[in-house]
Order: sequence, then C-alpha cells, then structure tokens
Amino acid sequence: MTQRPPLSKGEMEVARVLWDLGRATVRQVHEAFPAERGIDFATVQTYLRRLEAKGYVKGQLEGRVRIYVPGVRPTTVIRETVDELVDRLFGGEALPLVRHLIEDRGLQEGDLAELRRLIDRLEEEGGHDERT
Amino acid sequence: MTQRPPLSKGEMEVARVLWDLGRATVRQVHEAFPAERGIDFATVQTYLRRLEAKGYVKGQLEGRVRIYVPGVRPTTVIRETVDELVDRLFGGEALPLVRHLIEDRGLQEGDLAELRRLIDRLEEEGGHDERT
DNA sequence: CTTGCTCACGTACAAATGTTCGTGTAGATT
DNA sequence: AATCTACACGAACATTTGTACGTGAGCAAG
Repeated sequence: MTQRPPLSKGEMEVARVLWDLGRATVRQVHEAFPAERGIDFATVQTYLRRLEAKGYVKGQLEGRVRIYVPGVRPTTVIRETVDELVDRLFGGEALPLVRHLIEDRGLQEGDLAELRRLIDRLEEEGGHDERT
Repeated sequence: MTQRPPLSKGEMEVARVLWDLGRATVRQVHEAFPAERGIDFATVQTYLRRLEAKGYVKGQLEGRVRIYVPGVRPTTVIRETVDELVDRLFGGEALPLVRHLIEDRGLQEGDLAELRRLIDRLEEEGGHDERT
C-alpha cells in the first residue's frame, strides 16, 4: 500500500511545517522556517511541488496563489518513517530504540509518569483478555 | 564532533550487517543478506567502500582479500540517526516517538516489564520530587 | 501606460545514492 | 603452461535530492 515514495529529509522539514500551518501558501511556509535555516523561497516551492507529486500534499490555485494543504496525516508518515528506521537500524526490534530514547534523550519528569501510565494500560489490556 | 556524513539507507543496511558479523569480507557481508534482498556483490562492495570513505568502517587487505571492521559503534550511529529523525519529525520532542513505538509497534510482554524497570530506575536517579 | 513586485512554473545542475560493469591480477584447477 | 576463479579497484550511470535561476503573467503605484 505504500505507493508513496518516501520523504526525503528536506521534504520532511517542509511537510512538518505544512502540518503545523494546516493550510498555507508557499510564502507562508517559507516564513515559518527559522531564519537560521536560510532556505530560499524557490527551494520551498520546489519541495512543495515534489511533495505534491509524491502525493503527500495537495495544492490548488486560489486566485493568484497556490494554496497547499496536507494530503496525508502526520501519523501515517511517522509510522512509515519510523518503521523503516526500526527495520534498517534495529532489524525490526522496537525495544532498543525505545530504550535509547528514554535513556539518552532527555525526557521530562512528567514524561516518565505518562509512560508508566501507558505501560500500565497496555499490560492491563494485554494480560486480561488474552487467552492464547 | 566528528562530522561524519550521514549514512544513507543502503549504507545503513550494510553497516548493520557488519556490526553483526564484527569482522568480515565483502563476500561474507553479501552472504549475510537475505536472498530476497537481491543485492549484488558489487553493490555491497561499493557500500563498504563508501562506508570507509565516510569513516564508518575500516578495511584492510589481508592477503588477497579485504577485511572490514566497524569503525564506529552502533550506539553512536543510532544516536545520531535517531536524534536527527526526532528533530525532523517531532521538532525535537522524543516522547511522541516513544509513545508511537510502544503503542503501535508490538512490544512483547517482557518488553513492557523491562521498560517499567527502566523508568523506575530513571525516576530514582532523577530529582526525588515525589508528588504523584 | 510604464515600472515594479510577486508568484507559478519550468528548467538547471551539482552532489549523493543505488546499482552495476569492466579490467587486471593472484591463486586454484586441468 | 593454459585456464579458470574470485576478488580489488576503478568507472559508469540513471535517479533522487538539495538548491536555485529565469521567464512571463497579473496586479499595484506612479
């Protein structure tokens, strides 16, 4: 089903901005980039064009300008991307990545609590209506 | 500090194999690939060459064959790669990715238990700010 | 109407990536 | 010795990616 070509790094950056804005012109996307990124207007334009070609966003002329909107949910892309990473880097094992994220990327105190709740919930579900 | 160029997808596949084997000839790496992958011997050879150029592995002629060994620890590469992904896809927030991994990628029962222990340990270490 | 802006859109182009071929040569087989 | 084999090593080449330029059209201000 993954008929969509994968997102390149640059495309991902732009896609993320569009997800945030929800609906934007090239200029708006361009302006949403931090100045330090120093990305050119035309470059953003190209990325959006390519994102459209790959089926990730939809663009439509509205008067003089083209308005872009996301065509795929972030969750979907995240799933595809992360799955691929997990496959390539961990041979499909998710746990090592989770461990790395929890240990080496600073999670906040509250985050740990939330994780614990999440685990509680999952163990609850799993252990209780599962009868091989 | 070492600004190694990032690994491409293909390079990562090969690097992973070499981490597993620890020390191998091109042929051994090639053979370690699942047949379905249908990757050519020469392709593997090129990847190893490029990995060496990028500083990820070291190769040395031993008799007539070249032996490759990892030059960078998997952990390092994983950190760099995952950090980049988290930045690009989640704007630096690690939690959403962890959540995704736990919820959507099937972790085993035992994995959850291990995670819980990990969280316990981290909460222990971190501020003793009990206030649940 | 003439200048000047701002876009969409097509085009460009170097670098990186995925993939393979060709050549030369050091050992193995006949 | 004449072949055959298996590599190392260098090239090649089509795609994809990152980045940007140039042109022409619509609109605005002089």
